[in-house]
Amino acid sequence: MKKTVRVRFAPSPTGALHIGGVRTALYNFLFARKHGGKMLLRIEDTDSTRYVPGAEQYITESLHWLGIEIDEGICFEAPEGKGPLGPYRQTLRRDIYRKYVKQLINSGNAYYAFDTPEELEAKRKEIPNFQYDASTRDSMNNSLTLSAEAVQQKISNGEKYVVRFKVIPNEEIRVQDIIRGEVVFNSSIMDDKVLYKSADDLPTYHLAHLVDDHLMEITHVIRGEEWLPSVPLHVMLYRAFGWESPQFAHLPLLLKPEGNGKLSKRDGDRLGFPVFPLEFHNPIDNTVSSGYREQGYFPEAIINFLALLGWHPSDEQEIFSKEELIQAFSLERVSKSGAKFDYEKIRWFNHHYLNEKSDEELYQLFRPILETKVEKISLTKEQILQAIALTKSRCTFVADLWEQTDFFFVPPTEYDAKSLKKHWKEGSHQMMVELLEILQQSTWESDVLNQTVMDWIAQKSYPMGQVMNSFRIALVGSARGPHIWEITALLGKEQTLARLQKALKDIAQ
RNA sequence: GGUGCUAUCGUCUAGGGGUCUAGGACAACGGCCUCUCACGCCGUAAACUCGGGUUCGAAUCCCGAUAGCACUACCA
Repeated sequence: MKKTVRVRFAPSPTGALHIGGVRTALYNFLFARKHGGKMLLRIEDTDSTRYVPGAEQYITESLHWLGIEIDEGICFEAPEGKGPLGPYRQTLRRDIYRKYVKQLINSGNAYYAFDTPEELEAKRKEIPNFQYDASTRDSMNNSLTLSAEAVQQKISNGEKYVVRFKVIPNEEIRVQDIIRGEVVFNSSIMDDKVLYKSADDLPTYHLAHLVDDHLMEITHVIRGEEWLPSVPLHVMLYRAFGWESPQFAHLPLLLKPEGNGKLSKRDGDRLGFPVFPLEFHNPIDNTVSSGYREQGYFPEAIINFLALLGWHPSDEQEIFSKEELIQAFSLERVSKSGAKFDYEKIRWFNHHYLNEKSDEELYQLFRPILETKVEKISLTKEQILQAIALTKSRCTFVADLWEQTDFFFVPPTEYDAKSLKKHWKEGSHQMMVELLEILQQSTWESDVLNQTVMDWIAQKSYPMGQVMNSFRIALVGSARGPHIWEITALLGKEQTLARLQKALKDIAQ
């Protein structure tokens, strides 16, 4: 029988969740759902020096907002974790790690090392490519070179030590990666990695994540490519424990939009787009990082965009709902090469999803923005819905609705010089005087208005562009906006005439 | 330096020996629509890193070079 798929996303609470991390979480989630498996979230907080308060809540809130659902472990709904294989926060699992480290030492796969960080640093300075491994460990200060009594003595004296993995040199380590195929390493390139740190009495990532993955019955490890070089170590550790190794899939990295290298926080600041899902206030360095949510991006847009950054189904579909993504997703179709982060495209997705929303939904999102712009909203909800329907196709963000509809709420106080120069020409004033009279006498149905005005223009042989644009400038303040009779319909007769009269007074003839 | 990974339009990608005069999307540009600005629609331009092999035939398979990236901590 096939084992139930169980995958995990295991971030460190060292700051805001990077967009690359979001994609890793997404792929894990899609894979889990696709195979009817479970998605876990585990907090890897074994680096006490880099811990940032609030980061963990930030992570769970981000995933929750994006719709990446967690079945087991730490999540938005269960901050302390849910599920039978917890705890899901590594600092709560100290005793578990101690037990397994002990097991490794007893089986001869690991050893105590007493070399201080200063001694190691000196060694690295002295010997250019120094590596703590089979070729050097015999000359170091560890339980392999010391007598059992000496080791015991040091430990009971409270001397600081780390536990290192004893790498067997010159072994060929073959790993089958779902995305990359077979990858071969020679064990001699690995150093005797520290498994247990003396500094904070906690295991390192290598030991902790592996013990947890095993205990939490993880079947597939889907993570960033930066972990590929340490896979042989992990394979050797699984062997040392006598455990079956999960399947690996190493995802390509997210690269800077321009130039080279991994996408970093600074790129976002520099190029003006967020690299974090939510705004984050870092209490350690008091910095604020902007977030996609606050900038007006929709979760659907981010998910759709991220899914296609490094993965693609075989057909030419671009727009995917979450359900469609789950349906179509497969690790085999994840590309091998890194992807530059194209922030123009995520804007396009946002525009698309904005236009898929109903006017009512957009109204709910727009209303709070509107309230910050005008003291008293002069339009009814029905009218605002109309204004939204008229202009949403031009918007990428909900906030753009204001720039597109502002003139409905606030009459123009000044008139755009460029528009005036182009359209308010010789005769405009006189034409508007005549138009005002016609409008005053007309009923207010758009087709009637249109017909009446068109007849008048034809009869007088006026240039239509000049008439309509001069009129538009009087109502809007510049040459922009929806169709003119849509504007007059929304403004109403009284307001339209008032604006036209004001323009006749304010604009020089 | 060492080890590993990667290499198709500016960007994300399709392609997996002949159907490739290389497809789609974003961006760019042009046109249409039109009272304006947009949206939309239509179109244009734009790529197989290089060199060797294998083969009747290579973007596709192999080797090498080059380039990019990652890792090389008592960080994850």
